[in-house]
Amino acid sequence: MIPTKKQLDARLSGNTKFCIAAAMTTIATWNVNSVKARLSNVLAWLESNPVDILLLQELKCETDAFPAMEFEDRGYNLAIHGQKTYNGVAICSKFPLEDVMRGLPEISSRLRGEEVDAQARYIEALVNIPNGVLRVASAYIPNGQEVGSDKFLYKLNFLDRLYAHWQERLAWNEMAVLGGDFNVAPEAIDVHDPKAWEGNILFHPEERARLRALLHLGLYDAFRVKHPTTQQFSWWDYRGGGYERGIGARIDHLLLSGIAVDKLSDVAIDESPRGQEKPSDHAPVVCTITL
DNA sequence: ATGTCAGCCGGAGGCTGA
Repeated sequence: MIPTKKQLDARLSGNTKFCIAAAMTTIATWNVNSVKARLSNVLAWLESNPVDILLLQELKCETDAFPAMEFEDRGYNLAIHGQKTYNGVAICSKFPLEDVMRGLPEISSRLRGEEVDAQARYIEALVNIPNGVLRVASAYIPNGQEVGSDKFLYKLNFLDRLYAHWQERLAWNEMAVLGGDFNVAPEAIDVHDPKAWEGNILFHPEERARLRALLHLGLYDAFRVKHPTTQQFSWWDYRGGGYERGIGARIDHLLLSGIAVDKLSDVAIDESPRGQEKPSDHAPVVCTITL
């Protein structure tokens, strides 16, 4: 049984107390839909939620245009993979980052480790957290636009590449978190109206099969592990007043390796930023790992 | 299916992607 912080504080003092407190690592994922348009929202959220690691998606800016100073001033080290106008992913970490990898390998060129994809949708790094090492990735899976379109095939191919890559990564038996906007709701409970959504993008059988395949490799959907029967969404369409009408889906996920999920103490989707002025259409998902 | 939003080009509003 993991002792509560109060119990630890009662037992410990001085520097030891600090070390134990620091062994909690909080990780969040958030599709911000333009880091520049959302800067004040994100900084305000970090003010009250000073997470250790923040995985961002949909930066919508080039790497050099990322507002790095605002994050560095708040103690974050940055690994950014941006591009003009579209996509873009980043890892913000209060702990040092190493071995940054930008982009997923193409399946056809895996042996050479070549990166051909022009879309900035994946970044991975090793984080030196207190008392250990954690691999994290920020992924922005393609939306797919319409079933049967080229973009839908690209989405399925991207999920296949993610599978192939994590099949290799999980063989390393690391503590790892693959977070991001997957643009896939895993189960019927994860959409507001499964009958209406069945067969559409975000809830198509082929996408869901690929997400399940990822889980079958040995990744665990942190939210569902801690909240087996809760319906809560992480995204609501701007169109049609989706948030006000409760029409949404849970498509943003923190997938944890077995070693990480064994240390998982808490997971929550924070809806509050979605109800504020000029929000992202996504809400952040946050988890806490205790070492 | 769509009651919205962001960025681009270019200098207004239509287009793309979500």
